[in-house]
Amino acid sequence: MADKPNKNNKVSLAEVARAAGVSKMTASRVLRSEGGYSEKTRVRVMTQVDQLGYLPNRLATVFAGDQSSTFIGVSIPDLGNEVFAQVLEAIDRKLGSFGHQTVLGLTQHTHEEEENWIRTVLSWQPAGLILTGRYHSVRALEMLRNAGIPIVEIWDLNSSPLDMSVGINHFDCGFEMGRFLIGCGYRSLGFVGTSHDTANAATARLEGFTKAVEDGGGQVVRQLCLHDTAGFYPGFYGTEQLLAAQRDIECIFYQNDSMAFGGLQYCEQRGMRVPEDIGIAGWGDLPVASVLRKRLTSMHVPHLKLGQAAAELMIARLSGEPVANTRDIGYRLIPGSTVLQRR
Amino acid sequence: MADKPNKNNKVSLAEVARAAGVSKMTASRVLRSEGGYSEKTRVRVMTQVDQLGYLPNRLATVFAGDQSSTFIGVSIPDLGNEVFAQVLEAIDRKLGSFGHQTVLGLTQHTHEEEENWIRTVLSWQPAGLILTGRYHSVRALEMLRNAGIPIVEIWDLNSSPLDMSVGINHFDCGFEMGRFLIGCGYRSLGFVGTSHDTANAATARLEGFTKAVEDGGGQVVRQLCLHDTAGFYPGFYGTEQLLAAQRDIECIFYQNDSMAFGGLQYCEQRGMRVPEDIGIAGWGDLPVASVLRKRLTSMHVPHLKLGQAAAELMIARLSGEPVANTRDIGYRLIPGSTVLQRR
DNA sequence: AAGAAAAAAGTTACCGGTAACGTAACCAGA
DNA sequence: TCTGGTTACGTTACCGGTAACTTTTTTCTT
Repeated sequence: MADKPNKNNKVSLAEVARAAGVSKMTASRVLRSEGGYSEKTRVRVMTQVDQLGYLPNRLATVFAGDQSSTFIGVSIPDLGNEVFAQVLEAIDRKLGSFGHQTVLGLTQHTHEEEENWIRTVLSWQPAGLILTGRYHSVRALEMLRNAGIPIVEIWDLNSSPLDMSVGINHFDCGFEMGRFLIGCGYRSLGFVGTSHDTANAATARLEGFTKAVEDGGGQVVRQLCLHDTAGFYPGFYGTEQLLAAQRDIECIFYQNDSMAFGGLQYCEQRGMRVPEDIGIAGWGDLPVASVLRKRLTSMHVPHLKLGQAAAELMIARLSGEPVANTRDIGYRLIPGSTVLQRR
Repeated sequence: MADKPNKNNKVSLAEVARAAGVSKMTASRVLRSEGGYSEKTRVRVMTQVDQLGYLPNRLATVFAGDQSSTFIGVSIPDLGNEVFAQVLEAIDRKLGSFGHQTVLGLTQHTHEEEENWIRTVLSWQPAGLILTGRYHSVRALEMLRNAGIPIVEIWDLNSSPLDMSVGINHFDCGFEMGRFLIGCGYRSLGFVGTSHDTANAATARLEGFTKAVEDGGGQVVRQLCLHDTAGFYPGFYGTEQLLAAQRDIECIFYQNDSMAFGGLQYCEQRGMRVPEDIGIAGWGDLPVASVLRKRLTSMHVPHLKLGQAAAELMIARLSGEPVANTRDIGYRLIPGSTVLQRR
């Protein structure tokens, strides 16, 4: 009934100080190990801290001083796509080990969601932001520029970033895959993905891929962009749709390995042999590929390294170290055995 | 050079007010649409808000009033396990739609990490917490009880929760699978998982499973708990290890479908027919199962519903609605065709 | 046109910490 | 004994909003 120290019924520094018979300031100094107090005082204060179960209110600290918070806002399109889940995990682990907290934002691949999330998260005075993608709405850009905090754009390498950028060039990456498949002798190719946005890494990959194929005298005869997440089942039914519309496709390039595996399953269940009857190429070198009998033709991208690098860049910038503002984490083609070397 | 309004170079409400020629309080009222101002004033204030790019400082708002923040701390073991990624996604979507922000904590399945994270996140005065699992360290429990905020424990249904609980009874769930496999005629069973913690839902599943098997006159002849994430490849090499140690296993129960798929691949690549030579049962009804030729024997658990329910319970509690403190989201056996009905 | 009620403001104090500065107590050295 | 320096504290003001209260202005009534 009584015993409610303050409105939130939370113990404040003032109460600890009173109980210990010192001033707020002395208690504050003890808690921050700032020095300027006797051992006897330190013990008295810490005893009360334990006894009362005092937990500092970081809101007040940040609010009071001009120090920034330890929040880092991290926006991710969705977690149904295994790639982004991995990246988020790597980011949070690294940030956490440096005493930072991740404030998550799932943007569902829309700039509108991203803008709303940015507005909200900025009002919490984060120390920095990590955003997926290089394209943002006009109002988002304005807020980001005014925020005056470090910003790392990940995934899609941006040579002239808002602040910092970590990722790869998706156009080049798609181009390399296209050239490889042309080199294998394929001329009539298909694509199955889920991006319905022109300003997007997956789209850049498709564009690079298409360029390479056309440069090599081939053609991307059909491309399918589903309104779904880039997972196993969309790969499966996407392949069905693609082949129903266009029977003469020799090889399909997928947005990622999960979709490619779905496609592989579809083909094999319909009695098509891979790679003899149709070639399959994925992207991302995802975990599912590690247990397949055939090595899936894919593109290895170091996702964990990407997340770590983004977090490291953020932390370095926050601690005032000079940092490069872009970092290309690279990729590597995995020739695999789900395509045929026809020549 | 000049033009830096305050230390953070952020526009404050006071500056907006000054620019609009009104008091801070009037500007505050306009921004909260509280009423008590004229249309002319409203326009003047909002014009300055737009012009100066004012973003409110929510830290100050929360700090000032006794209203709580809109942060919800969400702890998740890891994102390598697809199940948890799905749950997190569902939670964040739902919370976001009600204007709340997710502060993420990846505990790596350890109580120590969880405790540290709880301490930190509580210092940010969250409105509530959503924690995975029903077991917490002693000091964590103390902090949680003192926090005075809503807490939802998810995943492992806790009949006497700290506050609220959403999930399923994993022991019963494991038991049902055990009984089913006994009913199929299997007597010599194996288990492959990754949990190295006795206080854990996966362990409870294994215990329920073992109980049912033994009740039915069978035996779990070998169980393997890897120090790894519950993904595809651990399922693959875990199966290899299990079968190397114990050749006479008739059927393997896996911690989840990802691992089961890895095991399925191993068996088929070694020339074993599933289910003729060996039975395979997974858990969770994960996406990978949707593209396989054979329906994987598994247990469907509505993960998205779990996350949504947790978020809904939290929001209902925060808005003062009376809510049930436990919610069983249920599960459903999928007989599948990767086990043999021997009788 | 005077007075009362309603509307539209402004003032003050406060949330929980911390920076900056002030002061008392103690000790050393000349 | 006095000065000067150090150590160990205490005081005050402030961060950016908002609740609660007060004052001014407008509107309406008779």
